[in-house]
Amino acid sequence: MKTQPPAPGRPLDHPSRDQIRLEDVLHALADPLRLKIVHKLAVDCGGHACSDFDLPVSKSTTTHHFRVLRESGVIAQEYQGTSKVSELRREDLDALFPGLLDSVLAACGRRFAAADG
Amino acid sequence: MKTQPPAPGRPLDHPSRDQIRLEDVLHALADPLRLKIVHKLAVDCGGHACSDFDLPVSKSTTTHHFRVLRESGVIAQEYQGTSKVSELRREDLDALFPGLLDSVLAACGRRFAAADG
DNA sequence: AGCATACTACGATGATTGGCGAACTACGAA
DNA sequence: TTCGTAGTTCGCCAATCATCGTAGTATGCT
Repeated sequence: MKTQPPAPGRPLDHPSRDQIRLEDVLHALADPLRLKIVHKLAVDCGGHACSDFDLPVSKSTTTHHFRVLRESGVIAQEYQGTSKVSELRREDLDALFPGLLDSVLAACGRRFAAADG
Repeated sequence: MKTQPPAPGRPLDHPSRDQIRLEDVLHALADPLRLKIVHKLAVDCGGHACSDFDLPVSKSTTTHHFRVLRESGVIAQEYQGTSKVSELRREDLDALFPGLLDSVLAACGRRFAAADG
């Protein structure tokens, strides 16, 4: 029994632009691991599967962090085959909080400078 | 016997500029109450005693939030008589994370627009 | 169909957080 | 010295968080 939904794979709920709250975004960014994910999504732009990231935690923890990022509105995710591709919601974030993402990325760019790819 | 130190009252430890970490700052800002405090310190600049803020929590909780802000490097505090005066560490934050504070303040400025003084 | 890959869901757990009240300290005024 | 104001410290509690492992689902390949 198939329901053939519009997007490939199961649907994922994202907050709409006006549902994104500053505190949630700040909270999502206030974690080294998530900061690392966001940084990679920013510098190495385009979509990335969760498994593209070399995170020092288990798969279930990885899922958790990606969900926090998605539910706060920082990233958008979409299923593509067996993987789930994530990308930064740059436009939305820049529209809502101009300069925020840039300043955070600049700051963590200095920290992650040569640490990862 | 006075030693007339630069700062009156008991000493309070603050992180030095290079000890301030992005995650800590983001975490400190990721709370509505603390955001409100920071916003007031920004728009109504100069120092403010903790009791200057009309916070819907108890004194001990207030102490807690101010400590989080101070220990993360977002504010500086100094005793003046019986009260403790807080102010934003604008210079340090702007130097470390250019644009971060401005973007956060701009965003919460919209939210607190007419809500408080 | 069978199997591998990629991610999810579900507890469980230990740490942190945000909140409180009560008792305490520091300072300034009476 | 006594009192009031301002803030601190200390449990304590409920909620959230980051983490895990195990079991499960969806997809794609053979």
